[in-house]
Amino acid sequence: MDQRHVQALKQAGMKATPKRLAILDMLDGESSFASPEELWKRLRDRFERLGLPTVYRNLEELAASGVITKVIHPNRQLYYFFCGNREHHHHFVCLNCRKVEDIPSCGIEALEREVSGKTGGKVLSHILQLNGLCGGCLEKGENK
Amino acid sequence: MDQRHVQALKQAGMKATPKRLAILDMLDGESSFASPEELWKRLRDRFERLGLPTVYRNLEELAASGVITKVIHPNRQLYYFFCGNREHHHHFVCLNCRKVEDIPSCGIEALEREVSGKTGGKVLSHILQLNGLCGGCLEKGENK
DNA sequence: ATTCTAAAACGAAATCATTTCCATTTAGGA
DNA sequence: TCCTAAATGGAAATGATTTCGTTTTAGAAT
Repeated sequence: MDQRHVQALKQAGMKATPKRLAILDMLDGESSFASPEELWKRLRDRFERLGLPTVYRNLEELAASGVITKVIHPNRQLYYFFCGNREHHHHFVCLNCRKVEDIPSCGIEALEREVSGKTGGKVLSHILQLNGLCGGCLEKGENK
Repeated sequence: MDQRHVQALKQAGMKATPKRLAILDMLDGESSFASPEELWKRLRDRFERLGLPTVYRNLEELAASGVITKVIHPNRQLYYFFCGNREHHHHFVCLNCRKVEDIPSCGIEALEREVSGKTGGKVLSHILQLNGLCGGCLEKGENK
């Protein structure tokens, strides 16, 4: 039982249930970037009973309280991952192994200036995600 | 019948059917940014019979051949819009009136350098969308 | 103008990710 | 140990999107 995760849940005002911790462990470990169904399939063996709605619910709650991060993939499915970085940043996702790297700067300030100069508008939110192949997968030639 | 649109369809190797043209007209006019269902509802009156699957199919085909552009909204629904700009660029979408502005630069080159320097990885694609309020809506105080 | 054929459209039904509902179980403070 | 709000199960609902087999149509060829 990873105390860091218990701690994170406490801070978020959520009970540290075994299933929640298992989900966090999964996201903080091997399955760093996964869809609700993928996580469910991988966790089913560990629990006699584990409903898919529970996984959805927990992922959504964890994302809402900022413990994990949610992204919308181009295929329109939801994916979640654990990310301890509390600063504003974005992510580079390896299309092969799904490893996620933080991208601290996003140059959004320049774009905001461009928008306000061009249309007088105001940027309230933005979506930025980089997809590609990480160094490891490039070396191995794994271009799945 | 807008000849520009007929032309665009021809170039894409698609037949210029009345329904397709109506969809394009809609996207190039009043409903510049709309979901499949919204377009369907607005076009139903003009045609005795118009199936929702037809709207979906056409939007997908038009997007595939680059005549229109598809984006995933934060609410996870699909939206499409007409965009004549053939250069690489991104979009600023007004959350109130849904007007779409092109953002020619996206600063992706700097981020690509960052990724390759940090992890040795390679960026293959990226998603960037700015959401906010356009100048007009800001003035009118329409912060729906 | 008529014929012909591949492309387009129909609409009902299927699909499939996600959510809801409500009865049951459980974490963790009292 | 008890208690209560929070968490979970599982079946069923939801709702966007797609599939299927059939019918219609655009537009090239005659």
